[in-house]
Amino acid sequence: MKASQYLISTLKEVPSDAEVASHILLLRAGFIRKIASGIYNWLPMGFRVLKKVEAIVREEMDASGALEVIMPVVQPGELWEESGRWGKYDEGLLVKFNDRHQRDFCLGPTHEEVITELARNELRSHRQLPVNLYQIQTKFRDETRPRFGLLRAREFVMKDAYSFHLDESSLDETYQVMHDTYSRILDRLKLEYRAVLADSGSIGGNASMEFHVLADSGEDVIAFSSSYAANLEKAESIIPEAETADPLPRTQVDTPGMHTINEVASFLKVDATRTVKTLIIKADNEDSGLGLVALVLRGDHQLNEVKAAHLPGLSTPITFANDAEVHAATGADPGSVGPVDLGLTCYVDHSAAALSNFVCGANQNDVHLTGVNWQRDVPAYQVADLRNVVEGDESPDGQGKLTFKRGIEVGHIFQLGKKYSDPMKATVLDDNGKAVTMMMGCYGMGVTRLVAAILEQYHDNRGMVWPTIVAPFHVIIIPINAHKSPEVAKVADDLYRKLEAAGIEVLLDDRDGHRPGAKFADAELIGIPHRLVVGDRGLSDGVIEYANRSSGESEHLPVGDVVTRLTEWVNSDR
RNA sequence: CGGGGUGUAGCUCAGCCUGGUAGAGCACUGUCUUCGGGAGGCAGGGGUCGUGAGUUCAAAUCUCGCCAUCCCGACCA
Repeated sequence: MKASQYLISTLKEVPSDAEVASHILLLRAGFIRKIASGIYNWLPMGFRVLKKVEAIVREEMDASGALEVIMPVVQPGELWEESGRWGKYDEGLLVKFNDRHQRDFCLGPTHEEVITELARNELRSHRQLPVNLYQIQTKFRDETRPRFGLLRAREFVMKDAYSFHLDESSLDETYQVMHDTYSRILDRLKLEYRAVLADSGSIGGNASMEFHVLADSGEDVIAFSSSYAANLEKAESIIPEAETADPLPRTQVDTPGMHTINEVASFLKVDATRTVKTLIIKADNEDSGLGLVALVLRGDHQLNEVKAAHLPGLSTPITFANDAEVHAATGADPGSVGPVDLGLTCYVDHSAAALSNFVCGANQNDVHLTGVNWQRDVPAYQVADLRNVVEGDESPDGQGKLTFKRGIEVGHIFQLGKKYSDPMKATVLDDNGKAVTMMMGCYGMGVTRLVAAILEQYHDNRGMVWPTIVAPFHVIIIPINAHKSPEVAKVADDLYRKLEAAGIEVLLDDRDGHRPGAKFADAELIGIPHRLVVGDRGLSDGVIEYANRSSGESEHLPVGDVVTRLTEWVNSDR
């Protein structure tokens, strides 16, 4: 490709609405342009990369035995009524509209309903199973907060696969195949990543793992030890040994103006780990004790809302009671609430439940209790895992301690079971001629998100540094003063033709009106792995200057060796 | 959806506090010089100052509403 005939839309300045590296670089290098919040155009240079990422995903999915289909972006509301998600799926995310006949439709945020409809019509016999169908499609989710460019867009490209099975063991098998396939895709993209245990969220189901590309800009925190890795929202806390200190008498103390754990702890000169905090949460119905429940955590711990949402009787998403409701239920304002004589259903985190002689609010403003003990002072309560693990916690599998890293979720695999096949009556006949509801698995991978995730790991202060396998071009040729030197023009053009003939993707920067400095800067910004500079200087010695974008190293190559060497380098790397 | 910030030329921003003929750099067009790390001169084109009200003789500037957009929190590939 000749640059003079291509669209290179680089920006010298950083667009004001971008903060993370991938977003800034995608805009500056002219890969994408925003058309509305979370909605982007892809320019030619960016589209080349997107297509390459897509191709790798497709190759590995095909190799796994999955079959590619394409489903519509627009989906009938009826199907969502059938699965029960029309009114239940996060209202904000689902964009609904009517056609001219006033029938309900939505823009597909995901395709479980459509695929299940497809499967129940096409799959009739157990002999057709298992089958794994996938597509690479544009999704639309009206995210509450699109951000970071491609990392959280509203319109994005996703690879989603759905598998159908007669029984659980078959589902397990495909689930494992998808796990391996995802690992292969991320390996080929040269990404540093982790597969972690995950909560299955609103899509539902049993087993579930996320694939995270490690990056400081990641929105998720993952907790891991040598042999365990989980999303923070899923990571289990270990159950500590109960303390066995002799119970002290329960004592009421005045704590004027002390509301936060830190204030109370330093006022009473105790460690925050000796205190307990009590959060008042709305229940999912009004008849359980004023419609509220209490969650009790050790003072230094944080509530894990995902874990809490799994408790029976709580509103989801978790909603905190407001100050007036707290006061009405406990007789005190938040900050002075505690589990003693509370009169609400009380869930206590393991770590808080292990304490003895602890400090808590007295349900009376500006008063706390010390020497509080479970059983004696709080006879009725239930113990559960409610908190976020913290760095240094024992790993739940007993192997070492947990450390944290941030990750970008690029893939998520689920075992759905019969969550959709059951309400939508997707059955096949088994070998006894009996109708059996199919088991389903579902496997998502964010393709556009992957493009950004790669950039988060592959950039430097000059711009993008693409791994060869997804680079928009493999080689860029920059002729110096070609307008003056017929020799330079001829050699550059000759190399260009020969490299193309060798199957290398070459960009020849033959743009008039751009001086060498500008071309160098563009080449580095766009992140083309190999750069050849053709100038009189080198030609007089019979060499071409070569520079590697990733290592920054350069060397002189004899003109005659260039095609062989480049072909070798590029092919060994893709 | 809660909290905060920002809307002036294609991009980055100044002007607003203290109301009085809309600016700079980059980009773009023409032209000359230049050509190994984002060149320089000359001549140009381009903005109903997000939007709607209000105050005023007069509003980019002051007031209120709305919209858009970005950032921090709850959701997801």
